[in-house]
Amino acid sequence: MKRVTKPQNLMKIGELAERTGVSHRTIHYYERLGLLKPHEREGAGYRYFDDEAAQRLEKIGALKKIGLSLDEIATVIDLYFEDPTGIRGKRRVLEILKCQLDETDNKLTELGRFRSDIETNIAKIESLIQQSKR
Amino acid sequence: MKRVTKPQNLMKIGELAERTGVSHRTIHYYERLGLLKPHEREGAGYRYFDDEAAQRLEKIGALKKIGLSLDEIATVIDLYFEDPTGIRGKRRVLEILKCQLDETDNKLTELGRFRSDIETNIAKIESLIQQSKR
DNA sequence: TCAAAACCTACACTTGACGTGAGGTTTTAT
DNA sequence: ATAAAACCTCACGTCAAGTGTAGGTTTTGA
Repeated sequence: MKRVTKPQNLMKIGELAERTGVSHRTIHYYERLGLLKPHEREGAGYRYFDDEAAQRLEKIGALKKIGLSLDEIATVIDLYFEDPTGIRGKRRVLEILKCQLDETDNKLTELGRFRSDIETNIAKIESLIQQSKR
Repeated sequence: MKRVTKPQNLMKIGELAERTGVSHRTIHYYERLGLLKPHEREGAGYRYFDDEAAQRLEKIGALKKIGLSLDEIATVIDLYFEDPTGIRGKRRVLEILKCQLDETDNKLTELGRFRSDIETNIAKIESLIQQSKR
């Protein structure tokens, strides 16, 4: 029988680490930076995480890969998981987002340029290799 | 009268730094990593750079912005400035380039996703601000 | 001509993003 | 009931990418 309303699939740090491939060290670190907020348990002081924590870690990884610093991630990560109705300082957040949109567009342009440079270079080198073969 | 064949517009580190906005400390650092090769002068041991050095610094900046490490940049920067005929280890370089092409495509996808997430969030927050205004 | 500005080397410090290890408590499996 | 496994905090270590500082030489411009 599954509880539909709130799964509350709580896990300890070890399981979260294994499931996400993020080391428990790193999870501790992210918590200190405010990227992750486990529900702490009274008893032993162990951290308990829900599924959202795993999703957060995934998202953090994706954002890191595209070049955001952990600090920058901290400013937007909640948008993915919190009801935006509750966000305080909406104007400020809006500004940040607009900056990020611009930056992202720049990165996209630059990355596209880089991509075609790589293709050009691959073609060049491949033809050189061909030539040297005969 | 302009010399067409070889401008050889040599400058010292200070000018290069000023022209590119990269500090002289950083230029020294990049040189140690092999990203830049000034023609050293016999006399006082001062470094002298040509215009290519400035272009290299631009390119390095662009590549950094899209998430390459200085080490990675070192493996490709010469492709932009050297005649590829002279590149040694063509096969190896080719492999690296192909990996980078894949990675770049992944980044492009991820970055596109991020971009549309930002747009969605901007729209959400904007409508919230509108609502709270009336 | 001589002091300030620019350059040199070399080493230490900083910051971001983790990792390691010690020393101790709590769970869990036998 | 007890040892191994998992957890905790705390403090130091590491690597990348620089920045800062010291102590000395060379250029340059008033």
